[in-house]
Amino acid sequence: MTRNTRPAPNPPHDPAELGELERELLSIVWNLGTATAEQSRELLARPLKDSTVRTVLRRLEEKGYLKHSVENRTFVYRPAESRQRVAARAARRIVDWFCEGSAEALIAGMVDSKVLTRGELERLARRIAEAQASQLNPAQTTEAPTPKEAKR
Amino acid sequence: MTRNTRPAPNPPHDPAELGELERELLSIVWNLGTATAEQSRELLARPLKDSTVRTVLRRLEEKGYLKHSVENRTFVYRPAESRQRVAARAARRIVDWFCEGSAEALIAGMVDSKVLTRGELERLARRIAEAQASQLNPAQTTEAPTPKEAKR
DNA sequence: CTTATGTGTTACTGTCAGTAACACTATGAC
DNA sequence: GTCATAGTGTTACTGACAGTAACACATAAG
Repeated sequence: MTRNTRPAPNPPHDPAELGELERELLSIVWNLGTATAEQSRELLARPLKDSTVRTVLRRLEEKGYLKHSVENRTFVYRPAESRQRVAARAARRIVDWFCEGSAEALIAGMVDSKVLTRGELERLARRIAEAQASQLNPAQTTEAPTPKEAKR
Repeated sequence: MTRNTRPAPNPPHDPAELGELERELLSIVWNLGTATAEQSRELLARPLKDSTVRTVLRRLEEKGYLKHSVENRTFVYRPAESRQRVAARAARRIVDWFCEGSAEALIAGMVDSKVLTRGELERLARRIAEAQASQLNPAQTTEAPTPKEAKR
């Protein structure tokens, strides 16, 4: 199989520093699971030149979010990291920046600010506790049931 | 009392877009509770000109993170928003960007990525549930017991 | 051979944080 | 009254980086 992926880079990039278009494209690839520049371009709200899209996809790869392989001389991009991992990395930064390292403080703040309801939090805690109990082996506790679907 | 605060601005600023120095200074003001430009400057790791510090503090005020009053012709800055609220806003962005709006997904991802342990999550859920039970009136559920202290 | 289709390379532009200089003002010391 | 000090207001340069794209090059297909 064509594993031509450009060398994945440096230290993990901070997701908070992604631009809007970068996020949009990343999201598209996450949704599709696999995408060419052209496919991605078609799913964008704004009409952009294909060279634009390709540039951004390349940058996303340089930053470590995507990898690509070549399928009949066409770049096929796919996520290098799951949404959740990226989200967790971003959350980690927030915790470091604004919560003095305490993830609990962040979540408490989310509850206070109604970003998260108590109910959701409890439900989540229960769900995770159960998952922990039923299988102490790493059969991933989560992952949304949404397998694939183009957003918008 | 001198309430000369410059008009608080526009739509809430995205904390993810704060620069490093901005974050450092904001953190200093949070830690001190109240701070002049000079005080802040002294607490910075790097030696910076006071005009630099003042510029950044002013920008932080423009962005809505700080407000100031004038005390004997000196600007005294103080937080316009608590750490937790800002953190929660930042988390909200992450949820919107990477978790399709589901805060639960974010937290689940944090647990999977070890940003947060199951134990912490449970402890937190219990603590919040208790707080909810004991007082349904808004006597703020959280807030770290750290009252005040200069960091580093 | 020519045409699509897709890649590689290069670059302009605007925005913004980091950084600071400089001019101005009022207050306290003499 | 003048002068120095401490603080503010204003303005600006710089580098980094995202958004955006043009253009040149290669190759499979007809």
